[in-house]
Amino acid sequence: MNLRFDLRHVRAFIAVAESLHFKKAADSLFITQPALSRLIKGLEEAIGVELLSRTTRQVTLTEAGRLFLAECQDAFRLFERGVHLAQCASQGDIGHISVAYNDFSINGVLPEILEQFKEKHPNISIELSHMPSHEQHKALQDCRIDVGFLIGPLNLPGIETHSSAVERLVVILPTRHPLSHKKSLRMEELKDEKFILGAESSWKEFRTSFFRSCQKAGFTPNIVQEASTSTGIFGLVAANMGISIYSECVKKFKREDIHIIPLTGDENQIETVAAWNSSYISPSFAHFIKHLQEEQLIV
Amino acid sequence: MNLRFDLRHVRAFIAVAESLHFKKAADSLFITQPALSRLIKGLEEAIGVELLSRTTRQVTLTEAGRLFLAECQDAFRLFERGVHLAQCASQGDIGHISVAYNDFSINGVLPEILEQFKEKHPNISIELSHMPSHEQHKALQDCRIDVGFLIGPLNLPGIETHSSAVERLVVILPTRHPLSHKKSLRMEELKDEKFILGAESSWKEFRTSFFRSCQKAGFTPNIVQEASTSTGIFGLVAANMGISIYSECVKKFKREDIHIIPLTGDENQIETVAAWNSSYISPSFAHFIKHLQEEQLIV
DNA sequence: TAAAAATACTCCATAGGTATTTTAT
DNA sequence: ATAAAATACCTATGGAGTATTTTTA
Repeated sequence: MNLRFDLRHVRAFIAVAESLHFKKAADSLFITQPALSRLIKGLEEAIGVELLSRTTRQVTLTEAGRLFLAECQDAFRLFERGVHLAQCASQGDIGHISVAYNDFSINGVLPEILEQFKEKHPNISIELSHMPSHEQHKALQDCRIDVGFLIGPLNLPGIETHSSAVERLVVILPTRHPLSHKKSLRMEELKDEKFILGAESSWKEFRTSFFRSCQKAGFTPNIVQEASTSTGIFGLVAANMGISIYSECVKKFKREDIHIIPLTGDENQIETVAAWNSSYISPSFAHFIKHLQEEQLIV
Repeated sequence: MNLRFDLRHVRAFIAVAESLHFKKAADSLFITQPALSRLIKGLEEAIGVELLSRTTRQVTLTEAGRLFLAECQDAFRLFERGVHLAQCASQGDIGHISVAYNDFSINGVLPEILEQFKEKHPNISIELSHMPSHEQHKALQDCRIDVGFLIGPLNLPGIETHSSAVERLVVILPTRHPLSHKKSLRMEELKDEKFILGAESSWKEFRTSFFRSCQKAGFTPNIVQEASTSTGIFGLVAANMGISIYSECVKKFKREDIHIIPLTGDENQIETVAAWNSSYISPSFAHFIKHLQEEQLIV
């Protein structure tokens, strides 16, 4: 159906319906009475129905007018709500952000960050997706995600990064392993060990970082097994297939069958950064950045 | 809140939101692309929010735009519904009629009339009010009711009447009354009886009619009791206080303690008429009249 | 460089104002 | 007679068209 009238007409009709007096309604609309008469006439012609029955002495709503009025009032309310929602959304108070995480961040700082943010901005929905660091690089550049929590440091054009956490690397050993009683370990002590490592497809960045550390310690690691997931790695270690290196965030997991021992040395740390594409920052995401800054969750 | 935009703007916005292309949307609205650009700009300025983010290569809805769009579409649907309802109402298909009845009509023809009409026009609500005939006269003249079912004949200026039913008068006697075994009675046979009659305030028309019948039969009735309601009359008869005269519609009530015997004679009949003020006939009431005529419920 | 949106400028349609008429009580 | 809505007529605003510029992928 094509509505052949305008809000101007509807406003006029509502005004007359409320006062049942053309002059008073005209005054309330800040127009003259003849202009109002024409508006009502125009509306009635547009919908082909008499809405107000009027003599020079009294104006009354027809049954059609009564029914139409109710719908008009509801429609106006919807428009007002629409304006309000749009204004909220433009302030970022209503909206949506897309967050990508890697295994370290989801076991580290991220859960608390998200929980606090959700509390502060309940009307911003958060879409979470697991993504290894190197996939996040592409997603950030394509603006498929608002922010990524991934392994740093990172230097990509157009991508802004802030350090979120620096965690020590730890050695994961089976309980029966000869080194498992140590308080701490140096990388050099591991040169003859068999290593279990995350697979290239999902752990590219971590492997690069790990190989660099080994190189500094003067050896090339002997990789005997690969696993695609963190729990896979832990399982293989527990099965005595070898040892592994992980971030200290793993300490949250209590397992009887593995020991976790920190690696000493300034270089044996892994940084988690928050990264986003600076070319487009949605209002809702701006709130997220503000949250990170205010709560000093990034440096 | 004062909406500083018009349906023109909303129509334009919905069109662009649907095609995400200004030129195509402009074509669909039968306006030019610059005009459309200005409409969207005007709308955005009116609500102070960017609804569409546009480069020369692509147009997308902002979060604010998405939210606003949904409300606008709903609002449009309400307007369309409003127009539809108003048009139905103007045809009388939606509406309201006010019907007055007296005791005879509500126990006679009226229930079936109303039931059939309700089925044919489910969206016309019927307001029923009990009103003695002489009150209906005033209500009809003041247009407080659309139609009255009352005692005829009737001759009031501006009031149109049609005969709805002609019913024989009956005598109501207590079971033990000496005349209660008769198959029929003539008015003359009742000249020495004690009569129970409806009170003047509610039974004015019927009393007038009754006194005229008695006069024709050559006697003045001996009124020993008055009752204001039909059930009151029946009760007093059953209590052996006297006899009464009623319309034959009373035959519907089966009571052990009273006998109902028809009165012979052409003049001992009572007419029920449907009457309405011809100066204003609402669309819904026009349907009611049409129903009465089509179903031959009035002559 | 090409496609698409924004801007500049012009014109006319029409919304609204003023003056007056009509109508109903 | 009077209050109130409708009508007649006029003016000016602003909405829409044409031509052009700007923008970005």
